[in-house]
Amino acid sequence: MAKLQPVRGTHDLLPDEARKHQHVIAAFRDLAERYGYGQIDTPIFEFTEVFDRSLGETTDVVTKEMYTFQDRGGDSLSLRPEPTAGIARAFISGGLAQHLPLKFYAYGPMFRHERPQKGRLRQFHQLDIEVLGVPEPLADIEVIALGAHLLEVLGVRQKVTLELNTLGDTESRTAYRDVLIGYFSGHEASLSEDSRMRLKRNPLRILDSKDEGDRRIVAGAPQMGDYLNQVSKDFFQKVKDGLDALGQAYTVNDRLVRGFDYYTHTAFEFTTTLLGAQSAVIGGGRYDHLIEYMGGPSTAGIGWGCGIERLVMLLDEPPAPERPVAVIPVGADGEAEALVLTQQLRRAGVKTDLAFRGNVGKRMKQANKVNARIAVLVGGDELARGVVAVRDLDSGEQTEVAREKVVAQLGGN
RNA sequence: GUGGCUGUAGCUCAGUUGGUUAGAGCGCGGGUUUGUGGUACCUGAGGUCGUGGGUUCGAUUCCCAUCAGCCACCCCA
Repeated sequence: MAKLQPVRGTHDLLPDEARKHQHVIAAFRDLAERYGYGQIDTPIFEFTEVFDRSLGETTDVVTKEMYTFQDRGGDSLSLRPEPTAGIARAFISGGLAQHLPLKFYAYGPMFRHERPQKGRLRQFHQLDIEVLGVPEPLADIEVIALGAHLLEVLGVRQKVTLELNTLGDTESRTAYRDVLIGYFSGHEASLSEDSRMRLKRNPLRILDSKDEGDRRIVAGAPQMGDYLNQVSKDFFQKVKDGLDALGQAYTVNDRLVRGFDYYTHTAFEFTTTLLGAQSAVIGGGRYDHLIEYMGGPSTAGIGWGCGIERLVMLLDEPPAPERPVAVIPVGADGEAEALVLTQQLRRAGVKTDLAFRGNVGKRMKQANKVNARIAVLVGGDELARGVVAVRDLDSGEQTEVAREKVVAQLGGN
């Protein structure tokens, strides 16, 4: 530690930035509660196995992006790279299956050892929504609607588009996957190095390759739509119908895929073109086999995650903080009385600032700096007469108010 | 993890074709006004020119490494 600098890819949230984060979180909490979701808060670290099993041992996130360490007892633990695995684990270990259906919301820091870029940090924050035990498409629709609603409330809805796809059920998906492997294997020599790797690990991912050569091959690839069975088609149709009924616009993007086998049916992302390569603001999907895959009872699930930092970057200025009243002592006797008045105002619910030092001029400047709306000058001959000076800092208008009436008068504002 | 661009005061940036004391604006401190702010004027503080090493009589300037940010890939939130 040659220099006192933050660890790469981490960031201090100073008050201005923290305020934006809290603005997002407050909106999220409010909406989630309104939709009937309850907060769940799981630990930021788990046994490494929890993530290995849920995300798959061959995925990038698990193989090279996790912060994994041995604790003093010799257990392998990992900082959570995403929220769903921990919630699924809590569901299983807490025996929550008897309370289905469950609707959860969560938020907090996540950790991935990636190369940082704008909108991509090593410690970042996510909002998360999960619905467990609801195999019906109505849950998909609700969860997407909640995401759209959040974006709308935050005033960024127009900066983002909804992309939608289906991966089908296990049968459809397996069939398609086999066909795809067959097709791409026939073109293996022409595929990019990355995609040859994907062919082994995650063939669906080749579909959204950005490599030009890959794209030519992908253009001739079999379509997911042709391999969906009736159940899968019906499910997707119901999701689309529901979104249509809500007037929720979307684009079907058949390149939008998910990596793991437990994913089924709906996959969606709210994307933007304003954040460079980091286009996904909200990403989610249905994971009907995750809980089972992790060793729990077969339980349907759907949810999404949303990057707070990315959302904040799309945000216009959030509402300014409330402007305080500045109490300004005049003289030594004024200071004692100013302290008392300050606390009285605070107890009455008035945001109040009392500068710690300086003469009247200094503290008036300080009042300006904290953007006070009113200055109350306490002390001197006014105090002897039982009054204080109340000055409107915008208009410069100053009046005298009886000391015992100040709190009532300012409390009304 | 791969390739590339960048790194000078708290912030935004100028500058040094290698050579004595590195500049501006904003911000910050003090003052004009020891009982009245926001404007104006005066004034002050603040930089081992990201860090380490090399070349050189001499490096902030050239070279290498390293750290960090950014861009693309990758991955995704």
